[in-house]
Order: sequence, then structure tokens, then C-alpha cells
Amino acid sequence: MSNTKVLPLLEPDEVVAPCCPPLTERPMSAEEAETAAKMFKALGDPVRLRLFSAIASHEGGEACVCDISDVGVSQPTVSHHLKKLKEAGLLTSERRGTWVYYRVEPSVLAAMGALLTTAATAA
Amino acid sequence: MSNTKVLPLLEPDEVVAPCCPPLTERPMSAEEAETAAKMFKALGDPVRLRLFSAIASHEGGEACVCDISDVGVSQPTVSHHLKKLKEAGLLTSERRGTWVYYRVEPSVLAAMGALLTTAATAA
DNA sequence: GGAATAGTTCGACGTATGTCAACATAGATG
DNA sequence: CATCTATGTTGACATACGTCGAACTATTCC
Repeated sequence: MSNTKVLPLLEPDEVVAPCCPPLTERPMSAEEAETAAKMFKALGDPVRLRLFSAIASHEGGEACVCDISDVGVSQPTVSHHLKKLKEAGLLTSERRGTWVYYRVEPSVLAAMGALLTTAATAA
Repeated sequence: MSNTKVLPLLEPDEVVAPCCPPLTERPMSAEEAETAAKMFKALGDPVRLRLFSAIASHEGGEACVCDISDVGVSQPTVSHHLKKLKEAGLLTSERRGTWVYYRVEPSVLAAMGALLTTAATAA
């Protein structure tokens, strides 16, 4: 797997289920809300948001933990948050030698953005 | 959308700080993350997301509480969540006679959307 | 093998959160 | 004023969450 690529391009194996219809289209069902809320929740913590932003803004949309753990909390806490982001489907991780690299999952991000953008543009 | 006013004009009490640079541009500062996280957090609950979606998808982007309180939790809980969304700056409320109407705050929503969309599109 | 470095997992702690039932308030109506 | 309907507020409770230090795992290098 080539890792030098950048965010925008969605490869087949990165396809993510269309989590949710645009916010303004119709009231979300309980299931849709459950799914979408998980992603929003994952970004609903300042530390996680900083970690995510640090990774997303890093070269090639990926970064080693050592490059981003300067967010004011202990290292175990950083690890904990990265795990949460991973569980939410926003990040993937890969060990390369001594270091572990985290990458953003572009498709999910795009889905969330579309969800909000459509909501704001419509109406 | 037949509102008295539309997106662009921000009134003094509605002014929303340019909460955040695009996620991919550079690592967010602690303050930026703090601000942005609040909004994500507000949408990070399934019930709140459903309420918000119900309002956003309603005629003119506004709805009376009675129209949207069918989300499976008690009435006080609905009220509590609407308050949270309001505190997060995502909704505004107005009493008209017997009923209270909630409306979406388009500018904030647009900001959040841009933040994510840019992140997914940029690189 | 042993030591050093990079991350994760575990256990504990205080705080925040979602929920409800009960009570309170606002406006309409008799 | 009494009352009914529509919402908001309060107090209590169980659970979830963020955080840390200590212990554990993985990889490299001597």
C-alpha cells in the first residue's frame, strides 16, 4: 500500500457507507442519528480535535504519534484519544518499525462535511 | 426559507467567531479546538442530532417543539437537549403565543461544514 | 540476553452527561 | 380567577468520559 498519497482520492477499499442523508432533507432516523452522532462525538473533544487536525495537516495526511503528542496531556491519554478516533472510523493506524503512524480516513470526513454543508446551503 | 433574515448578516448577539481554520491547514491551537469541539460535541448525541435534523428539515428551518418531540425520550429531556443546542449556538428560540419555535443558525453550520469539507477536499 | 525507546493497556479517580419524575412558569380560554 | 396545554427548570441517579501513573508489549541496538 502506497502511503505517499494525499487525502482527496478515495480508493475502492476506503469506501464508507453513506452514513447519513443531508441534515435538512428529512428528520434523521434513530439509526442514522446513532451512526452520525458517533463521528461528531469523536470530534467533540478539544484534545481529539487537535490530534486529528495535527494528523490531517501533516504531510500526506499521516503522522507518527511522536509528532503529534504535544497537546498538553499525558502520553497514555493521547493513546486513548487516538484509539477513540480510530474506533469512530476517522483514523487508521499502522506500525512501521519503531513508530506507529495514524492516517485520516478521507471518505468519512467528506461525508460529514457534505452532511453539514448541504444543510447550510439548502433551506 | 422564508426567514426575515438570511445567513450573511450577523447581528451583535449572534456573532460567531471564525471558529476555526480548515482542519488540514495547520494543527489547531488549544483555543480553536476548544471552540470547535463544543459545536461537534453538541451534535455528538443521537437525540440532539435527531432534534436538530428535524428542525433543519422543517419548513423554513424552524419548528415548534411540539412538532419534533417524538424522539423517544421524555419531554424534559427534549427541552434539555434543545437548551444544549442553543447554548452551543446551533439554534435560536422564540416564543410565539403558546408555542416555542426553534430555528437553525445557518452561519455556524456553514462554518462547521466548511471546516470538514475543506479538510476532505484540500491536501 | 539486556537496555533503551515508542506506544498501548490497566486500574483508579473525579467530573460531566443523559435521563426521568416532580415541580414551576407562560399563555390561552372558560 | 381557575384551569388546561405547552415548555422549561430542578434534583437525583446511573453511566460515560477524560485523565493520570504504573505496568505491559513491541522494536531496535548493544
